[in-house]
Parts: sequence; structure tokens; C-alpha cells
Amino acid sequence: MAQSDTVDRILDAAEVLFAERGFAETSLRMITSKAKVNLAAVNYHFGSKNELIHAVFARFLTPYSATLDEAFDELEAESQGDAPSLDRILWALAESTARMPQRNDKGISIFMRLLGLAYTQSQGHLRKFLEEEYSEPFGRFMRLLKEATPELSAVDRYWRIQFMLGATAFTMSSSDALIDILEAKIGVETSVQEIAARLVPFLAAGMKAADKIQQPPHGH
Amino acid sequence: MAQSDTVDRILDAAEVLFAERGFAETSLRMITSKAKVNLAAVNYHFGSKNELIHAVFARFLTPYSATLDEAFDELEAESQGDAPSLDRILWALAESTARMPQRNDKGISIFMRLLGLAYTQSQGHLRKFLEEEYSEPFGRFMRLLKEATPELSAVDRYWRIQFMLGATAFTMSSSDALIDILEAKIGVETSVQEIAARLVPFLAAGMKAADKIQQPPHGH
DNA sequence: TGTACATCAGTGAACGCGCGTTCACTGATGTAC
DNA sequence: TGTACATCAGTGAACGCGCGTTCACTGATGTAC
Repeated sequence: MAQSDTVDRILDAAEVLFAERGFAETSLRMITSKAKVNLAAVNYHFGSKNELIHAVFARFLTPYSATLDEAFDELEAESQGDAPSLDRILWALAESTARMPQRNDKGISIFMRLLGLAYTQSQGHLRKFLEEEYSEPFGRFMRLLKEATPELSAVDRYWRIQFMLGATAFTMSSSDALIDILEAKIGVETSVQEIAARLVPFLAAGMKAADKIQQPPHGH
Repeated sequence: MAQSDTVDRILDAAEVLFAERGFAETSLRMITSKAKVNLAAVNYHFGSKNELIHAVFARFLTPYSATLDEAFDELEAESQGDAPSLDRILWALAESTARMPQRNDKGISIFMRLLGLAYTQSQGHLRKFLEEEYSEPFGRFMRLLKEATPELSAVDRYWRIQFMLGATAFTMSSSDALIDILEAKIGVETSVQEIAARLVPFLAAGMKAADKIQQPPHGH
């Protein structure tokens, strides 16, 4: 047996099960039995369940953050000193995500689902780990957004960014279920890339919306 | 002791703890000790933990769905046969939500957080319960949205509604944390109502965005 | 009005179960001399 | 080349713990006659 093929087997199984069921709802026994590996091997190789969760994220986030960094470099090179436009920033993000090297065809939706879970199920330890390890590309994305929307106040920009993150995290983390529902309803098949292509103009329009409006009058 | 004050004590405690920590992460022992009630009382009054979760939702969703129904009636009465506009529909929703009778000042954010959790943590049994009990007002909202956006194809409308739900559920379910972060950052205090007032134009602009665009050209 | 019984809210203690983690151990491989 | 020892991946079984649920029970209140 090659040196520590076990580690990858555990990561592969954990990634899929976490994406399907969430972190708390996935037990080490499920993971080790799917990976065909001894129960104690998780603690032997990773130390604890929490550190296994971190390792699962590190395995896909480290190359992803490098890919993003390159995409942002390219974006800034192209615009030659001007601030890249909002649409270009969002497209660069969507493209980098779609172009991520996948281990298999389910890769991208597992990846999206894990990102969504990280945001919604965050259990303290995970949020802390992600902030410590990946604040740099996230901060760069925020800086680009700021430069692309100089007309927005800091408060408006803050909330609108949250709305964008919410729409994205939520849709992408349920993408499989939403795709199935749509197929059952209208018989249309959809890829994750198509969802992204619909999401980008929605988000861009939201970010550029006219300033906060007053409630329209209504009689009662 | 008044007849079954215990039931309300359990519901009050469960509502707060579920909103703070999620369903799986809240044990019956936490709930009964916060409610100052015997552990076995939950199973005595509700039958099981899952049925307690249903009861928590029923207690706020039943009046909420009645409020929504009235707001939609009013909306249709005002527009006298025309389809109510998208902005009016979203405002009616935001207003009804804000006007919901609250048990205390934390009420609205607990309520939002529970709605968000229902959507993101849904554990099968809860999703099924909500679909069976509250499909009517949800379906009516969907019908209004459809009439307000006749220019959209069914597929476009489907995805854009998901984006709206995502932005709303996500932002509202983390509203407390997001408000705190903003105050730490810029020193601005925000109410849930103000978030809703910012969310409505964002969503409306996203729904009305120009059709799915092609990826802009870029050189490499 | 008084007694017997039924109903009901609530209780205390225990149940079995699945969990993450630990521990003593095995066997293969590498290293020193 | 041969022997002794160290390192390392992996194992099988058990650990204690917190969980949701159950059960036999209590005591107060309501109802029938």
C-alpha cells in the first residue's frame, strides 16, 4: 500500500458526506466506513474531527485562493490602472470557480455546497480557521468591489455585499436540490455554470440599484 | 399553577435556543433547564423533539400567514384588477413581517433567524411539515410575483426568486451578527427594519435586471 | 354533602444508543553499526 | 551482510458522555352517584 493513501480516502469520503449532510450530522463512523478505513485512523492522521473539517476545506480552498489571486491579477492588468468594473469582477469570480480543477463531475457542486455550509453552519472553530487562513483573497475581493462601486456609501455597500453573498451561498449550497426541483417542474436541465451565468446579472443589478427608496404610499 | 403554563415556558425557551444554536445543536436538557421545567415534560406535552420544533414554528407561522394573507388582500384591493407591482409586493411582505406582533424586542430577529434556519438546516421532517401546513400563503406570494414579472421566462423567474429568497433568508438569519460587525467597523447602529428597507430595492433591481448576458470578452 | 374513581400535569430515574476519543498493540519499513 | 533498534501507519476494542425517550409513579382536580 502506497504511503498514506488512507489520508486521501478519508478526505474524499468526508468531503462528500459533509456536503450531503452537514458537519454535525456526519459521524466519523460514516466517514471511515465509506472510506473503508479504520475508525481510529481519523484521529491518528488528523487529531480530531474538527481538524479533519479544516483539512477538507484546506484541500480545496488553498488552490482556489491561488486561482482567484491570478484571476484578480489578470483583471487589474487588463484594466491598466482603472478600477475593474463590477460586472468584470463578478465574472472573474464565476469563471475562476467554474475553472477550478475538479476531482470528478460532482466536484463543483460539492465545492459550492461546502462553501455555503461554511457560511451558514459555521461552528466557531471553522469560521475562525477560515478567517485566519483565507482572509487575504477575501479582502482583495472586497477591495475590488469597493473600487468598482464608488457611488455607494460604506453602509450601503456593506449591506449589498451581504445580500450578494447570501444569494450566492444560499443558491449554490442548495444547487443540486434546486436543479432537481426545476427539472421536475418544467423539465429543464441546468448546470451549475448556468446558474452562475444567471446569478451574475442579478447581483450586478442589485448592487447598482437606485439608492434606498422610501416606502411607496398606500391607502388604509 | 395555571393550566399548562409549562407548554409556553418550553416553547419560549426552545424558540430562543433554536434561534441561537440551531436544532440539532440544542438538546432537550438545555431547553428544559432554561424553561425551569422537567426533562420529561417535553415528551409529555409534545411527543418528541421533532414535534416540539413543529410547534415552535406553528406558533409564529400561523399568525404570520394570516397577516400575510390580509396584506395580499389589501394589495389586490388597491390595485383594482391590475397586477400589483413588484415593489409593492416586496414592500407589503417587508411591512407585514415588521408589523408582526412580537412577544419582546428580540422577537423579530428570532423570527427571521428561525425562518432562515428552516430554509438552510431543513431536516426533512421540518421541510415536509412546513410544506403541508403553509403552502397556501407561499403559493399566493409566488403567483403575485409571477403576475408582476410577465416579461421573465419561467426559468429566469424561478432562479431569480431563489436568489431573492437566498439573499433574504441568509441576511435575515444572520442579522444580529451582521449588525454587530457593522457597528464594530463603522460605528453605525442598524435595525432589522432598516435592513429590510435596503433589501427591497436590491431585490427589485435584481428581479428586473436585463436578460442573462454573455460573458464580456477578455484577452488572454 | 360525601365518597369513589378517572383524568391529567408533572416528576425522577433509568434506558439503550451512537458519539468522538483513547489506548495498548501489531507489523512493516528504515537506519545505525 | 547481519542484527538491533526506532519509526511509523494502521488496528480492534473499549472508554465515558450526552443524547432522546420511556416508565412507573405522585398529587391535584374534576365528575358521577
